[in-house]
Amino acid sequence: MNDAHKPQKIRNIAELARMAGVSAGTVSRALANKSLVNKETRERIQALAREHGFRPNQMARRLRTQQTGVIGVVIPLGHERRQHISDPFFMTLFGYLADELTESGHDIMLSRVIPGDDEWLDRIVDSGMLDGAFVIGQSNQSAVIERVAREYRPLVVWGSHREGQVQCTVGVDNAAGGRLAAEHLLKRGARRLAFFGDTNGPEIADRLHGANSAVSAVAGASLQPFSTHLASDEMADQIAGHLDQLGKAVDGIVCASDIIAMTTIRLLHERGRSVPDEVAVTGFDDLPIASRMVPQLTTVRQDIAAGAKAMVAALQRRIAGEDAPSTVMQPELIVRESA
Amino acid sequence: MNDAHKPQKIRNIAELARMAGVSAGTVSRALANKSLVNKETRERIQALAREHGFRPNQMARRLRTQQTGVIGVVIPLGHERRQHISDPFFMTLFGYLADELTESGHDIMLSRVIPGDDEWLDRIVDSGMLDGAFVIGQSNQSAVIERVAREYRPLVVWGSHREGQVQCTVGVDNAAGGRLAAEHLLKRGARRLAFFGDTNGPEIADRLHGANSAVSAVAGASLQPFSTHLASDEMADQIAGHLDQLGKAVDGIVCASDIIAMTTIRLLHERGRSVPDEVAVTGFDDLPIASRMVPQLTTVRQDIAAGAKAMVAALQRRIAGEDAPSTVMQPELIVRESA
DNA sequence: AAAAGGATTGCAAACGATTGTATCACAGAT
DNA sequence: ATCTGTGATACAATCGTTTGCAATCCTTTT
Repeated sequence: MNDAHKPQKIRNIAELARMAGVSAGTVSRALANKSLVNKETRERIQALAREHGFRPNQMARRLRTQQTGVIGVVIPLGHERRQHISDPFFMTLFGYLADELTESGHDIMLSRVIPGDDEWLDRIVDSGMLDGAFVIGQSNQSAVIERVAREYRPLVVWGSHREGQVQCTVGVDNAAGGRLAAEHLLKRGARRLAFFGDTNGPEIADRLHGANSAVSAVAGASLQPFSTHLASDEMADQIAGHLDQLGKAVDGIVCASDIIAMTTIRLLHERGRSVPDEVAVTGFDDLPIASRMVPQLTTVRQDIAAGAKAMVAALQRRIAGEDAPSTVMQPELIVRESA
Repeated sequence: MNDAHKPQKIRNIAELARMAGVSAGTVSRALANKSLVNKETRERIQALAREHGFRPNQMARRLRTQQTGVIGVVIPLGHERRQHISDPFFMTLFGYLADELTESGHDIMLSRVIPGDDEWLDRIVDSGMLDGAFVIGQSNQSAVIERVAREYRPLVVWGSHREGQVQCTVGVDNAAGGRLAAEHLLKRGARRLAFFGDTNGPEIADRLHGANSAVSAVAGASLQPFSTHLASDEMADQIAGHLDQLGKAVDGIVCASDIIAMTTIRLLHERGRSVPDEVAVTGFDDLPIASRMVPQLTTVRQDIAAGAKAMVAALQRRIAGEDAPSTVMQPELIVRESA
């Protein structure tokens, strides 16, 4: 590293200004490519900046302009403590959100969430770091979200829409989705159904509710719910427990997510029970993996990409001060091999 | 909303100070819970702040203190344009990183990456918004990363370590991993091997290289590489093309990722070829799904959780100004059902 | 009673940009 | 020769904190 040309580091606009023999304001305008400053000086300054690898400090810029270009993404942990954030569904939705936001020139911040605290969302929203925020999944925190949404406009939530709620949600009609899955199993002839999922949050509760409504319309059909966590470590053990408890007393399983369905199918396989012949299994989400596994998963599709698009569109309108209503998307049953 | 008690919004520390009858400095110290200010006033101010839902502006605080508490995470898109960011491996690693960083009180920013531009990393690193940054995957951008790493210390990269490189990488020994996979297939009796993966980046190139070295040690064995993109849409078609081209002329496939392996297995299944009896298939990564699919995937394990831990540890040392060397983890062959 | 010392608090200077307004030079018009 | 208009730049206020230093008050010691 004996580079004689090595340009010294420039720390701020003022230094660059001194170097260029102009004032700081001029440099600022030059770097912003404002036509106010003479084309020649403008280019001279830009060249100088490039040469020294100088880029204006974003923190200062954002403080001054009062806008950050950053969108927060929050995943409430709620009851589930660990591992939640690596959940494939969240990560997939997050990925699409990231793609969309990146497209529109925003940065994304995944914020620290301290569980067991009622102010987690306030803290994020009032941090002064964000132009707006997404909440992915309501978990059991609907009340907190609702309270914050009353005051803070640029907030969009992935989850269930309930009558009269203030928060702007984007999500699928979970009850309809649950109904679709159960109806399909019933149509195949299944009568002794089980539901695997954690019904503490409104979304999965709605799915169970929908499934129940389908089952109760058919004489002689029953549906037994089993609480099943999302966290991957415990999930397999829990499901194994459920299956052993059920034995042969089940011929159809409505799973609250593709991940649960995937694990369930594998465990059934290990127990020598064939899918879908002896037990039919449905998933929920239609993650990319659903179509890649063997047997391919019959599942209720949420169009995650479209959901992400809708969330970003709604947020942008809300940032601009307009109003944006909730979006309820219709789920679609994708029939493949597992049911 | 006819709340007479409705506390008016406080915009900044000065307003709160006026309200409390003290100076701004005192409020600042009180909110930071500094013992310098009298316990009573401190609590009075804190109560006042809580009541009005006031929280100091982070942008200003960060500008003043010159530290952000934010770590950037960058995924270079390199050649692949779309969808890359939702890739399950990146998302899984990202999830673990997020867990780790959250644990240590940092926020995470996923930054905008404009492909086809040599300054993407400079822009992120010089933005003045970050205390440090991760790059996930080198793609074909090793040169850019290397250049930046020379100047910018708090940078840690997930990827391959090469002799004499400046950048601090954390990653698995990819050549060893490729060798493990190929050796296992050979030991099972396979002789006509194929490799599915995109070798433009150093990581997958190393995997192919390792596999090659194993194959060339066995007389009568051959390995044919096929370029296979990671982007999920095209991948299936590409692989289908490869399989049709190969026909029966293959009895073992080394896949560069679990996702590729998963898709390959499904497509083999569709073509009526049994796995592992007719064709044995290995994956790479050992994502959570690898153990949940049918057949369970034989794969080369990268300990992603440990990798994330190592990355965070290295970054923290570098932020503190110390030096931190690269970490090369040993891959482990996980033998399950697919090979 | 004066001085010393500790505990609190206020003052004001940063941090590094953006931007409205003032200034200046120079051209052309009167 | 003076005035006006325009293009280019300088000046200075501002965003909302944090923090070193000075100032104040109250006790306690000599």
